[in-house]
Amino acid sequence: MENVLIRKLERFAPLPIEDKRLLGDVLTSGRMVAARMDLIREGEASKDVRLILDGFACRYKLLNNGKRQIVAYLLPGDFCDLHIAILKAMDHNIGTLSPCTVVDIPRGRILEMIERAAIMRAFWWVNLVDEAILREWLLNVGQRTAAKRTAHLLCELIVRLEAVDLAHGETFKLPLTQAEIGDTLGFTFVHVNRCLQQLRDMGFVTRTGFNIVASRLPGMIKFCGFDPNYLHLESSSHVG
Amino acid sequence: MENVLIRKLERFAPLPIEDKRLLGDVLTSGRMVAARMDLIREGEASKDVRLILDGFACRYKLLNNGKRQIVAYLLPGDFCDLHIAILKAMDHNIGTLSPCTVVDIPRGRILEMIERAAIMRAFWWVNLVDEAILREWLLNVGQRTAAKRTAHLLCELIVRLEAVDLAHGETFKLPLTQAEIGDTLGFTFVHVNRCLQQLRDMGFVTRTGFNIVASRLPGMIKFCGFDPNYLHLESSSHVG
DNA sequence: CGAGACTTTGATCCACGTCAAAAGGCGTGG
DNA sequence: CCACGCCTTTTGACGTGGATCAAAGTCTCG
Repeated sequence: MENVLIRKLERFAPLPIEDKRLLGDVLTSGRMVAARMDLIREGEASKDVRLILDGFACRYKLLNNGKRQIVAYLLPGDFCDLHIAILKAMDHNIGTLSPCTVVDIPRGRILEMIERAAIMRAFWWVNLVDEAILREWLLNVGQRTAAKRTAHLLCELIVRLEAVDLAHGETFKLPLTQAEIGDTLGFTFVHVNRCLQQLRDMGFVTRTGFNIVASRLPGMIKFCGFDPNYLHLESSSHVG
Repeated sequence: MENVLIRKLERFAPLPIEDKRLLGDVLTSGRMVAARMDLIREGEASKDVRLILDGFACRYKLLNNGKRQIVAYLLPGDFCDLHIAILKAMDHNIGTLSPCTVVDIPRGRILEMIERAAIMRAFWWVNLVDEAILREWLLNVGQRTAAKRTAHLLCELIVRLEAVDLAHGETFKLPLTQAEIGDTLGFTFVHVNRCLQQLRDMGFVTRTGFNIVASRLPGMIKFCGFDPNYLHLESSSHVG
């Protein structure tokens, strides 16, 4: 009955046992999706709500000149499109970055779940955290210089990956190409490359393939002014 | 009993009469706040939830070097910090741009209100729309060129101001300095000035003081690729 | 071993920032 | 009603961070 979703929601507040049963039933085994596939496209109004069980996905928006902005990363336990319980059409796309395992939850089950007050509040909390991350990203892209911007993203990912047991100490897997990091930060991949070099020269990170080692994490945190408060992960950061 | 909040929430779905009564009671006359004052600061955990009755406010975040990013505009009917019903501490600041009328709603009243399913869903919807706007802003700042970025912001503001009866046709008041527009778009005020000139030269907007006239709005919309879908204002864009 | 995708490096360009100063508003007080 | 001071806008000259273009190097996987 314990699963990645329940574990996530209970970071906000403990759930009644019947609610946990409901949430437990909903996560079937899921289906495999290859890397770099779209799960949902802008304008669609899917009947199901998708949830990432395993792997790395993202929300992104496109300009008609082909430029792309990644506006969120989705990690295991994250909903792709809970919105459609409320909003009719997607205003952005969702695509996998690494191979993913995805569950499709019928809209009916979602509507059942949000009948229960505790689940509704937990879903709302999920939403508020997503929004807080977006605000920080906007600050990052709008105001921080290149190297700090890159460092800040890495700091956030380390913390979020740790929260889902995908980072151990200073080592973790980040299945992103430099082009994808660029689409996140508003840079070209060439410039991402130079920023990562700079961070390496400062002794903060080394990257071999998709493996990242962030030695001197405290140094990098200080360098870019990272403050994890906006992730609202501490159980102290919510009220019953 | 009709007020700016009810009108806003009913853009999502009609509310039961008792819910409207509840929402009607909550908006007292409000207090005046001068322009450029902070309503709440990052880290605070206020007991009240604030709502803008009249005027123009914003959410913003600061870097320790003093750089500022405005991450949202708050118009009449918008909550400043509904979050604190769920999250303990503010992760950003809220400040007025023009003189504002603000109501303080005790947290208890908010908790009462979210007991009611229809109100809870409406609040959630408000939240989802805020998030959708943030995504579009991130795309704007991350990927659009200067003139288009500026034009896109103006298009959004026209639509949003129209929705609260603060724009009439192509004319409206925008109580923002060019420095504030710069803090929104990630530019210096000097560059905002040049962008506005460019838009004027293209015949899209003229600005005298805080008054803006957007003649040839369709042209500007086409120029910057503005698509209002992300604002989820159409009643067609939600499901019951 | 070869092909395609990703990374790295270098040279050059340009959008936007920085700095500085002039020119308008606009409210206040004389 | 004018004069002063402050804030905002406008303009110009110049500097620079990051984009662009191009080519070489590396990795991966069939």
